[in-house]
Amino acid sequence: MWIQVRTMDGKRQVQIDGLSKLTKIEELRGRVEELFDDSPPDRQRLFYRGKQLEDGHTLFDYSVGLNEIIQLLVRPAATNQSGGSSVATETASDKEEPMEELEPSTPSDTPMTNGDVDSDTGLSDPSTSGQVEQIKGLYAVGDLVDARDLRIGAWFEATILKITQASETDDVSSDNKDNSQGTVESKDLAAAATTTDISVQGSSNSRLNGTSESRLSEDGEESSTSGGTSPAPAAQSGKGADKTTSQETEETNGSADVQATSPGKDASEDMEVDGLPNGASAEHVLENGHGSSTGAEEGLVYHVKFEDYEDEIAQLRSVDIRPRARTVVPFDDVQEGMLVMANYNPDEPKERGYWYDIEVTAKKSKRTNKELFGRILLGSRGDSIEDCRVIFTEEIFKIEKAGECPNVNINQVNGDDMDDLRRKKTPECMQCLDDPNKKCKHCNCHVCGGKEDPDKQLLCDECDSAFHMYCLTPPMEVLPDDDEWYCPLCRNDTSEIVRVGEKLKESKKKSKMASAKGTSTRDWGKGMACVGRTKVCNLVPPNHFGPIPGVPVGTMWKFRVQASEAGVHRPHVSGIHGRETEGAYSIVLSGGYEDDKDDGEEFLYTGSGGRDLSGNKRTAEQSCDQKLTKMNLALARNCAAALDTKKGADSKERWQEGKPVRVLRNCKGRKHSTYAPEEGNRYDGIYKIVKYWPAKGKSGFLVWRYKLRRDDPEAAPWTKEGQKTVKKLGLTMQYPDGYLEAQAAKEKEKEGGTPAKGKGKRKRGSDDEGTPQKKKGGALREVSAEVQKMLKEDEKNKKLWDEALKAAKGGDSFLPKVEETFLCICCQELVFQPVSTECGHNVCKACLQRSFRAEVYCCPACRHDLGKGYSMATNKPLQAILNLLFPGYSAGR
DNA sequence: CCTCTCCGCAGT
DNA sequence: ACTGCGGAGAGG
Repeated sequence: MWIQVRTMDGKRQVQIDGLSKLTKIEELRGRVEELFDDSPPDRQRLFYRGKQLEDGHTLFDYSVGLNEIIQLLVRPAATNQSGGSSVATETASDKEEPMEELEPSTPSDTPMTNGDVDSDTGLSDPSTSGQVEQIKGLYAVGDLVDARDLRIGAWFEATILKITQASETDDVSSDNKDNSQGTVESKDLAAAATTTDISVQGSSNSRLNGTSESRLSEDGEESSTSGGTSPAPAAQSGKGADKTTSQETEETNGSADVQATSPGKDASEDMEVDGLPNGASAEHVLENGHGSSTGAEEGLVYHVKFEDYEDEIAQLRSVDIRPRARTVVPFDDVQEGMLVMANYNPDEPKERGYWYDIEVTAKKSKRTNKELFGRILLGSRGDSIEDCRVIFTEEIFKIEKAGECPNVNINQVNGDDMDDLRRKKTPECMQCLDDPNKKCKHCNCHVCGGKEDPDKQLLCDECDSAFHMYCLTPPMEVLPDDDEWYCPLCRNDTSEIVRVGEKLKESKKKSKMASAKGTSTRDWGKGMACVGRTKVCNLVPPNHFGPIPGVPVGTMWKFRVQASEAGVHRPHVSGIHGRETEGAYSIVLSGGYEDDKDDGEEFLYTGSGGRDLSGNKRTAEQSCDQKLTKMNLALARNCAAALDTKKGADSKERWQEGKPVRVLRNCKGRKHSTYAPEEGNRYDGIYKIVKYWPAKGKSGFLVWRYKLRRDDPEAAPWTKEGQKTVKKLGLTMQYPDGYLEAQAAKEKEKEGGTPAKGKGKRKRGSDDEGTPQKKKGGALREVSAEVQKMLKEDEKNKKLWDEALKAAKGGDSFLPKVEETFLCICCQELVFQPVSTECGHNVCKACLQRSFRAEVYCCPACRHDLGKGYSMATNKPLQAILNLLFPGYSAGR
């Protein structure tokens, strides 16, 4: 086996050959030391998939596969050799650095982003933007209000943290990051907030399910000292320390690129506030507010904290704030034309949603249910949704007008009363609908379902499930010291290596394997028999009948696994690929059954089974009758004749109507067939099943035989014409990446460094190391006019398509480039039902939904905040293109 | 050179 | 959970 070792900066990459799966990490270090300057093993830090490789383990333990990349970081030589203390610092750095360095975007990677984010807050210089000490407006700091989330237009319960005077040039945005630093009020309130019950309800993301001061304290301090309350996924602006430096970056960076990289949401909201409000709600405030104060009001910026959102502070104008709703309007009192607040869910009108303003247009009252119809008003721009049906008619609220009712201040109420003041909202848990009396393993302890002792419920950092400390086996006595905690379920699957320096967690599957049981001393992993795939064919679904686009007849691969990667014949070992219910897609002729007759255009094939494979064998003598099931049945289904599992069937003159089978010939077939290739495996085209029947094999047991006949417009490789096309397309034996290099290194090793003059096992003397490798056949380099036209329709990805087209012109193949470009960062497959984000990334809708369900509302690729109410529209033009280029790739998703 | 032995991977 | 026309290394 060989792997690639690359320095962290990507400047140097070297292939290391001759490894096996059981190669120990310390052994690898030795090899690395030979190849990289000044890299003694004790200063090497090796990373693979976010894990630091530790001595004592094997490559297999870390699941390092063929030709995969391990990253190398060489620790600088210790400057002070004062024994004990230097050891201590080293271990400390070991603990923290690796994860930081492997963050997709480290602080040092993204100075631009940091600068932009900060400038987006609009308050470029906090000290001059006038903190309002005396309350001149309609609200005071600490007032409980309803505030509009500008992104979705609904009203949420919020608290005013701070009021500032907007300077003339200031834009008000509802950016999450309130960057104006350290005003007295905001600090006090932030502190107050974390100790009252209100904020706890909102902070479901903290480690503990309920009150969480003890464990939160570090984080809490961090965010309050930096004055910012950044959202949980911290990649963008992250740790408190970054914040202080970001000021500098902003200055040096200027604002040249703000437009291009700043989150689009903010831009649009700026506009919204700038272009003075003319919507219904604005009108409402203006008309009812005290004339004198509205003028002053306009200059005020309210910094509010939404109670439902964690750590999110919005800066709003007075039009988007009003006293907390408190008056329920009885359904009978509601009249047409009234403006009230009601609960509505635009996506699922039959479910509970958010609180919107609604202009009532009609009432319907039956004996059992009462309904309200009207227009939902979404905000100051005057957007609205017509003809909405409100079903929560018991909960219609009067819209409170500032100045006409007393404001409730946070300092006047205690925790218990707060609960009464809260409106019902969408249940957090759709399983139990937040019923406190119901046990729910979904939103509460995953073991017992109990909702008690929220402060003893640990949240898993992977799946977000909660676990009572005492429900764990074994019960946990004290809170874990780590920043992260994984529940038993996730720990098994995803983090076999829990922490640097910790023992590997035994994986169940691996521990069952023979090589791990210690009963065998056999080394393995040096060859291609058991390697995993390095790529998966996404061009067509696994159950695709017929040729694979871009793979011409005559294509050759050294190993079966490559044919699998190409999608031509997917199973590693099995000779037939098919499904019992559908038919067979491909077969390999490998000479395993000696009574198979091969005449090229026609051949006989034998089914599988009937062998005793006990003792972990892969082949054996025929020892019992074969049955027409599984792959044998699949192959029979390709035949254009009624299925007969007893006597077989014959398609006769209709043979061409059967389902196509891709046929590969393996060099091992040379024993009995002159049509088999000299080396490796060759794709010979499409065949059909003419007939199939049960027969007595040479062993005396019953086998199923199949007669196949070629039916492919492409010439067979053994014909003159076929050889011409092989030459024309420049089809040569394909080897796995790095294979030839590894072989050459092996030869060298054997001969002790002397140049290879012994003929050894040279096959076709001509092609050797001197000639550079020819470029692969370019069947997919050209992009048809039809496709090009479709590309134009995908406006959101114009830039990406331009790049892909450029690559195609530059000589690279188009399709692989497209595959790479539109790989979903979450599932690592071609994006399915793609959502094209405003930050220019493409993600599967399902993947994004999964992220939102985990309450992570940002772009998985760049962490750009999309907002809780982000509407995930499928990019239909893109979907159409991908469906065309990769027919049926979405099958089974 | 051949034959035997062995076991991970990917497919149903 | 079960299956299988791989491919390398050891032994003859």
